[in-house]
Parts: sequence; structure tokens; C-alpha cells
Amino acid sequence: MSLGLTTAQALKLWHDVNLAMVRDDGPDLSLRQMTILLTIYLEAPPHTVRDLAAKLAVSKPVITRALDSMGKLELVSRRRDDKDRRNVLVQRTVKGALYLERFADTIGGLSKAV
Amino acid sequence: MSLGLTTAQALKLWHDVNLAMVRDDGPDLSLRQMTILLTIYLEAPPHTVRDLAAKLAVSKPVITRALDSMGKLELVSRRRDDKDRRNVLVQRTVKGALYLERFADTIGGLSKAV
DNA sequence: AAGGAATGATACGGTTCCGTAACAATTGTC
DNA sequence: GACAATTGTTACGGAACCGTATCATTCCTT
Repeated sequence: MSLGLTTAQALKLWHDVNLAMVRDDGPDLSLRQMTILLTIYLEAPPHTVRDLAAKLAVSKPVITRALDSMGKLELVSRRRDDKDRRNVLVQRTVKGALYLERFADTIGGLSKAV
Repeated sequence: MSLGLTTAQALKLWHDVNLAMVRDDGPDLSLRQMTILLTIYLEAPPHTVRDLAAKLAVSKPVITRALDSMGKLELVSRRRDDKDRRNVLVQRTVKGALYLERFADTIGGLSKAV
């Protein structure tokens, strides 16, 4: 399916959503954090640190630190893999789901005005 | 005009564009920097530090520092206002225009796959 | 001309993130 | 069982950003 965004529409939508995020109180997730969060919630599990690092083309410590930060915000949780206890499985949380739901509503609402 | 984005479409589009930005080499602009850059290029001039701070609901040093950073990248330039030499006029640059044009193309291309 | 208002920049201390290198724990291999 | 490979984490020094307070410059009012 194609959304058929023109250049001007794309930039205006991005601007409006970014502006809403900047003006919003509460902590802003960094670009990497947001990408990790969306990956976890949009793609099928399991999600390991190694997989996420590969998908984002980023070092593993970047993932670990982002999971630390988002874990404090309870947007994400971690669990050891029982099949292979070297692995850490990144899991969704209720707060994380609500966060993204609210975020999607913001985009959806603003896209109506583009 | 309404783009009519569904929740799932909005999140997938955001994910895909963010992922492209993360994987891309070169410096990532922060959320605030990106918002400032888009404001400068989408809204009619003049743009002063004070106006930008008000629009983003952010302190003036945030704007000054963001302009410093983006100035080094030549995405933006500054000039004193001759009418009122207290003001600084934020101006567009060729590099900034190309940067956003390329960014819009990324969104446009990825939106076709949503 | 003098004092106050407005604008943007700077200083300061603190927090967060980064990249690289090293590390502990677990698994696989010989 | 010994040793290498894999996974995720931590350590370390450095860079970027933040919020608040302060400053220099310019304008305005009287």
C-alpha cells in the first residue's frame, strides 16, 4: 500500500509531530531509543540485544544502555532466555504499549491537518 | 487535506524512517534540532531566536546551542538584523535545503511501503 | 543623556549518551 | 574436561546537551 506522500506533506507531517513531542512534557526518547522501542513493538519476538544491534547497525552497548534507560521508564523489560542463558529477551510492557498507542494517535491526528 | 493514517501505518512509517536515520552515517540531529530546522524551512521568515524559543516552548539557550551545532554543519546560518541589531535572523542554507530534500525523499520512498 | 527593557550569548554544574576496550557468564568444540 | 566462541554488561574517557543564572549589546522611554 502506498500513502502517496508528497515532499511538502512529508516534511510538514514530520515537523508537526516533532513539535508536538518537543512541546510535550516528560522525557523525550532519543532517535535510537525510539527506533528500538518501535522495533520491539512492531516486529515479532524474540528480540535479543544482538539482533537489535544488528538491525540498527549499532554496537551492543548502545542497545544495553537504551534498554537501561527505557527500562527505568518501564517502557521495556528484560528476561534471560532459558533455552540459552547467554541471551536476553527484550519484552514489551503495558506502559510501552500505551506510550506508542498515544504516540500513534498524535501522528494520526496531526496527519489529518497536513 | 487528510492523509488518513491508521495507527499501525503511523507507527510503521515512523519506525522505518527512524531506522533509516539511525543506520545512515553522518551526525543525527536531535529532536529539537530537527524541529528547529524544519520550522526554519517550512515557515515564512524572519526567524529569530526568541520566536523559535516561543514556538518550541523552550528556553533561548536551547535555540542558541542548536544553532551553534547546526551552524557547524552548515545547515543554518545567522545574521544580525539591521533594523534591530539585538535580533539575530536565522537563515536557510543550500546544505540545509538539500538535507531536508533528501530527508523528505526518504520519507516519501518509505511511505510507499507502509 | 540616563535608566530600564529586550535580545541573544555565555558560564557553570550536572546529566546523558557515545565508542572502544575489557569483562563475567554461558555455550559449543575438540 | 580444557579451551575457544558467543552474549550481554560494565568501565573509562570524552563529547553533547540541559536548565538556570548571568552577561554584553542594543533599543526604548523619559
